[in-house]
Amino acid sequence: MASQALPYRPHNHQACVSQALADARAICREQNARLTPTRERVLELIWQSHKPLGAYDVLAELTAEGQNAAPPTVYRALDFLQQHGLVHRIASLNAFIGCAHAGEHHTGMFLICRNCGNVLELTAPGVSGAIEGAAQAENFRAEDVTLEIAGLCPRCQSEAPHD
Amino acid sequence: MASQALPYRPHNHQACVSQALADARAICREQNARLTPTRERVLELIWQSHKPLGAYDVLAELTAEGQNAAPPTVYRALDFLQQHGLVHRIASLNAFIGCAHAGEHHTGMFLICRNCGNVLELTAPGVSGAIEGAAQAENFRAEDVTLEIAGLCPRCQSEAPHD
DNA sequence: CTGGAAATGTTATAATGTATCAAACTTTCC
DNA sequence: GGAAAGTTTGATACATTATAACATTTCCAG
Repeated sequence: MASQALPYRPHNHQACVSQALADARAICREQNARLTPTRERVLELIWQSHKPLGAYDVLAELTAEGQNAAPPTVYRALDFLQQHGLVHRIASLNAFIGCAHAGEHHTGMFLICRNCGNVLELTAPGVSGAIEGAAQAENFRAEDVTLEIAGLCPRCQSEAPHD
Repeated sequence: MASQALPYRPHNHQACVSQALADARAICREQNARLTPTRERVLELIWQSHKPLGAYDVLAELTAEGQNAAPPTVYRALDFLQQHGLVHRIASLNAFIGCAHAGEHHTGMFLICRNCGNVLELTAPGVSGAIEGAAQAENFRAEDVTLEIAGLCPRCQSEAPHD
C-alpha cells in the first residue's frame, strides 16, 4: 500500500511550518502584500499542527505570549491570510487550517478525521470537474466551493475498527 | 434550454410546503418518530422559501406566534429534523433548509446564490462517486460530506451580467 | 517630512449554539 | 388503571464565534 499522507503519520513537522512560512513570504512579496509580524505569527500558530485551530485558540496563544490582542486582531489576520490563499476556513468546524497548496490555484477538498482531528487537504481534479459539470447543468455559475468530508483517517480506522 | 430548477422560477410554493409536510409525516410514521407540533411548525417555517433560515429567525417566528420558545426549543427541533433527513444545515451560512429529497438516501450538493439567496439541492451521483473515490485513494473512510457551492443562479446571472 | 492609506488598538456588542436541571407528557407493562 | 421508564419540552444561564465602530499608530509615496 502507498505510504499515508503526511498528517496521518509521524513526520518532522517543523519542516511543514518552515515551508509554509517560506511560501507565505514569497507569495506576499509577489503580491505586494504585507506579511506583518502578527499575520506571520498567526500563520505559524495555525501551522502548529494539521488540526484546524479556532480563532479563539489563536487569540489565547497570542495573549499568552503577551501580545495585546483582541478578537478583531485575530480575525483580521485570518482574513488577510485567507485572501492570499495561505489558510482555509473549515466551515463545518468554524476553524482554520494552513493551506497545503498555497500559490497553486486549486479547489480544496478536506478530509477531516472525527477521531484525531487531523485534516488532509487534497486537490482532486476529477472532483472539481464533476462539481463544475453539475453546476453548469443547472446553469449555475460556481464561484466558491466548500467541500469537507468528515470520517475516519487511516490511522484511526485501525485503532478503532468497530463501528 | 431546459426549464430552470424550481427555486429559480416562479412556482406555487405552497405545493412545495404541502409536499414536504406530507413527506415528513409519512417518514416519521415509518420510523416511529414523533413529529410533534413544534417540530412540524419548525419544518413548515424552514420551508417558507428556498432560502436557508437561521435558527434565530425560526425562533423569532415562533415567538411572534406566541409560542413559548427559547433557543434550545429551536435547536432541538432542528436536530430532530436533521436526524430524520428532513432538513439540512448549510455550514457555510449557519442556516437550515428543507431537504428536497427526504427519504432518499443521498449526498446533498447545494448551489447557493450569493445574490438572491436561493438554494438548490442536487443529487449528483457523478460528484458523489468522485468524492468517494478521492477519499478512498487516501484510505479515508468518508462518513459525512459537506458540499456547498456559492455563486450566481441563472436568474441572477442575467440580471447582473457584469462581473 | 508630510499627507493619505493601511494596519492595529480598543471597547462594545451581535450572532450562533450548548449545558443543565426541572417539569410535563407518552408509552409500556403489570 | 396506575406506576415506572423513557421522551419531549420549559426555563435559565452561559459558552462560543464573529463583527461594528471609532481612535490611534505605522508605513510609504511623493
